[in-house]
Amino acid sequence: MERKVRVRFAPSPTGALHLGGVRTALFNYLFARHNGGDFLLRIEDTDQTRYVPGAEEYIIESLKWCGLTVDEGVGAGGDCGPYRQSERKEIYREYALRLVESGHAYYAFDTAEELDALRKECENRGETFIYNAAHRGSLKNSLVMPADEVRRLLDSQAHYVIRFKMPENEDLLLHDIIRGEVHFNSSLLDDKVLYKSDGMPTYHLANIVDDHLMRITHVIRGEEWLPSLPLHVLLYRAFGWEDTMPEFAHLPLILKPVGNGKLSKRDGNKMGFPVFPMEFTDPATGEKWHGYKEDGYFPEAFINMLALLGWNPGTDQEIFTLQELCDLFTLDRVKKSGAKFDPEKTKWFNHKYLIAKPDSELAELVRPYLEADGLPYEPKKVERICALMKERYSFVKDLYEDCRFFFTAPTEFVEKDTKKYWKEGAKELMCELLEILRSIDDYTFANTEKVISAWITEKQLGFGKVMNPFRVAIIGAAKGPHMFDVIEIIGKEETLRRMERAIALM
RNA sequence: GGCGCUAUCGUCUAGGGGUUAGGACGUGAGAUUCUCAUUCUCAAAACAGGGGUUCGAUUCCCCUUAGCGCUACCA
Repeated sequence: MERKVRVRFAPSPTGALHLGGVRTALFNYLFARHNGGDFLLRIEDTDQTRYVPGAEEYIIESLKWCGLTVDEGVGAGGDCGPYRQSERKEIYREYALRLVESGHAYYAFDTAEELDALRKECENRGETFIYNAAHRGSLKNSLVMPADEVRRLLDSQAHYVIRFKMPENEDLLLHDIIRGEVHFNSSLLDDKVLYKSDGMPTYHLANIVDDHLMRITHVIRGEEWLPSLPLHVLLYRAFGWEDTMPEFAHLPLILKPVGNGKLSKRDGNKMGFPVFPMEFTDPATGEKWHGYKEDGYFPEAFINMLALLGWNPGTDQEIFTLQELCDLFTLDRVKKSGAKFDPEKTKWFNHKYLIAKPDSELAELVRPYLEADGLPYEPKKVERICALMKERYSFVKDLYEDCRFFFTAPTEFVEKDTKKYWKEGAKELMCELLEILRSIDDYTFANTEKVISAWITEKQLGFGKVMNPFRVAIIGAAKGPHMFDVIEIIGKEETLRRMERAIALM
C-alpha cells in the first residue's frame, strides 16, 4: 500500500537557522509539494543546556519569510502532536524501556568522567575506545552487574543512561536515495546513549520514535547524519518497525566560500555576507547577525539561490518561482558532493528578481526610504525612476541612494568631477544653456533633446562639452542616466533652480 | 587515529565509453555612450594522479591523493 508522502524539518532551537538549515527545509518542502505530501515542522529541543530562547519563533518566522508553508507541526497543529520533543518526554521513556525489556538496550551507570578517562587511556596506547561489545563487558552496566544491584541503583535514583546494544560484527548494506548503497560494519559502531540521565532522550531515540509515530516516509537531512544511519536503521529493526521505515536522503553540505570546512555562522560577519535568513541577536551574548531579509534580499531570490545549491533541473534555466521548483524538484537530481557557498551569485539572483519586479511594486519598496528622508512620495515619479534605473541595481537600497538626486538637489558637488568638467568656458556655456532652458516650456525628453541638440549643433560645441558640466550642475557628480531623462523627471522649475545655484558656485 | 562520504573551469554546475567538454557567477577585452552604469560581443578558464577494463576513457573498476563529515549523556 502506498503511503502518503510525509516529510519533516526538525531543527533544534539552539540559535538562528542558518543557510544550510533553510536549504534542508526547502528540499523537504519541495519534495513534499512535488509528491502531494505533507511538510511537518518538529522542534527537537531535547538538549536543555543548548536551548536558546526565541530560536523557535525565529525558525517559524524564517520559514514564513521564505514562503515555506508548514502543513503540520509546531505552530500549525495536527493530530500527531505535540510536535515539540520536550513535551513528549513520557513517550520516549516508554519506548526506551521497551527496548530494555526486549534486550536491545541496557542501563549504564558509568560517569562521563570515567568514560573520558578510559578514552584517554586507550588513546595513549594507540587504541580506539568504543563503548560496544569490545568493552561493555568490563564497564558499569546492567549487562554485567547483578540484577539486584541494578535494581538498587535504579531505585536509589543514581544517574544512569540507557544505551543501545549494538550487535557484533554485522555487515549493513544501507540504502540512501542520493548516495546509493552505503556499507557499515556494526563492530565499529558504539552503544549510543538513547536516554540521558536528565530524563530526556537523545536525538537518535527521539528522532526514530517521532518519525515512526508521525508516519514520516522520507527523511531528508544533512550529510552530517550519514554516520548515524546504521544506528537509526538498527533502531527501526529493534522496534520492529522495519516495514514502515522511511527512506533516507542525505544532502551534501554547504561549505565556506574560502578556506576549508563547512559553512558556519561565524563566516558571515567575518566575510561580509549573511548566513541567516533574518537578523538575529544572540540573547546570551548580545552578538548580532545579519539577515538576508534586512540586507535587502528578496525571499524569492534567496530561495532560488538555495535551491540551486546542490540541485539543478538538468537544463540551463536558473530563475525559478517556488511553484516551478515544486514541479521540477526530484531527489535524483541532487548532487553528492558538497558545495562552496558563493555570496556573489546570491547578489546576481537578487538583481534578476529586482529587474523583474513591476515598477509599481518597486516604487512601493522605495517609499520607506523616501519617507525616512522626509521626502514626498509621488508614485508616478518614483515608478518612472525605477523603470529608468532598475537595470543597474541588485538592491532597492542602492537604487534609492543612487537616485536621491531625483528627489532632492545635490548638497555637494564631487570635486573630482567638477575639476574635470567645470573648466574655463564652462560657466559661460552653462549661462547660455540656462537661457535656453528658461525658454523651453515642454520638458519632455523629445523636446528638450530637439532644442538643446539644435543649439549644440548650431554652435558646433560637441555634446560632451555641454552635457558633462550640465550633468555635474544638476546631479552633483558625473554619473546617472541620460540628462534629458533627468530634467524631464525633475521638471523645469527644479532644473532652473539647480542651474542657477551651480552657476553661482562655479 | 578509526569509520563514512565526495572529486569537471577560481566558484555553482551540465554531460557522459568516441563531444570543438555546454551553461551561469565572477574576471579581462572590445562595442555603444554626454558621465556612471546597463546592455551586446568576444576572451581566458576544468575532467586530481596512477593503474586497469576497452579498439577507444574525462565517463566503468581499483589504488593513491586531496577535501568534507562523524567519532558527546549536542543535534
